[in-house]
Amino acid sequence: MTSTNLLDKVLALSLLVTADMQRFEQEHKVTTPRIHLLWTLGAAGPSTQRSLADALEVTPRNITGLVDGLVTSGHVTREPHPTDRRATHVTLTEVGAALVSDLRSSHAALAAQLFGDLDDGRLADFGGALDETIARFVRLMETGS
Amino acid sequence: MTSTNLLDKVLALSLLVTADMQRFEQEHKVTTPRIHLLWTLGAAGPSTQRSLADALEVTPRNITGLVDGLVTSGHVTREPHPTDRRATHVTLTEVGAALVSDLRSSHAALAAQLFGDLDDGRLADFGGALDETIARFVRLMETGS
DNA sequence: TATTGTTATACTCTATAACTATA
DNA sequence: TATAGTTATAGAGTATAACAATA
Repeated sequence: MTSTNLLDKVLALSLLVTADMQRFEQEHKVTTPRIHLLWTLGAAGPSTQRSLADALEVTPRNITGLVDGLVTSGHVTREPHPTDRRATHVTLTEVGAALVSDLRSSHAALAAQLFGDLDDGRLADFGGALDETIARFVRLMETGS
Repeated sequence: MTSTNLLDKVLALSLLVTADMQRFEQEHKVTTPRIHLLWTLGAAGPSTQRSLADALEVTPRNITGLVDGLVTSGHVTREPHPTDRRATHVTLTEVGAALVSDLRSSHAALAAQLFGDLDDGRLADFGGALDETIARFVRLMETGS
């Protein structure tokens, strides 16, 4: 067992997580960037496109396109901003809110299926290993080593 | 520490891994799908576009586009297939082979920076935790539970 | 002057369908 | 008849730059 083996395991796990996300997206016929926008909206409430651009780290132009698509699919609406007539309030519809709710349930169900049978000690062991790996990654990416 | 907390940690780690990949791609001005193709080519040697389509799980049409881009950027060439005149042998150039080699080095360097200081016991602990998480994921995705 | 969001333009990834050349 | 790869067409995500309306 080498450090490279360990990194390969991390990558393998990352691929599995991604694959599981894609399953949800295909079932609900929504793309990854749009899910990301809906999720952000679910956490923050009605938001300007500018604030969504900052949150998703994409350009405002890109948000225009994502919101266009989500308006067409019935997940969000553009409402007038209460105080700033330049801005719009992107708002979840019932359909959009239901999808976010589904996403939360699905996440909790996956967690229960994966780890629900573990006792507290095992949970703590796994969590500790992941915490330390995450901390190492963050340190490396922030400081360069 | 709940099962949902643990899944959140897995997701957080997955995001960090992805972010690190993107750093490499931006440095080398190559996109994720093209890196994937180059990596496959590095492992398999000169390949037909058909076999690349199977390996990357995309359509043959898509491979045409990726190879077009990589020919333009000088990372691969299209060579005649030795025995089948319908097919082409996509082949790494020196530049392409150097990039794959960089990717391997970068991967090993990241592993060393992240985990190089761990003793065998810690490596085994981390690996065991990841192995079990991976095994649970795989079982879940294959059998539905 | 600065900010919000849009139109204009362009590139990449992705897909399906129809077609050519070859097997 | 089947296979390898292309052209044709389309949609989604991404970016920069120029612009209109509003602050």
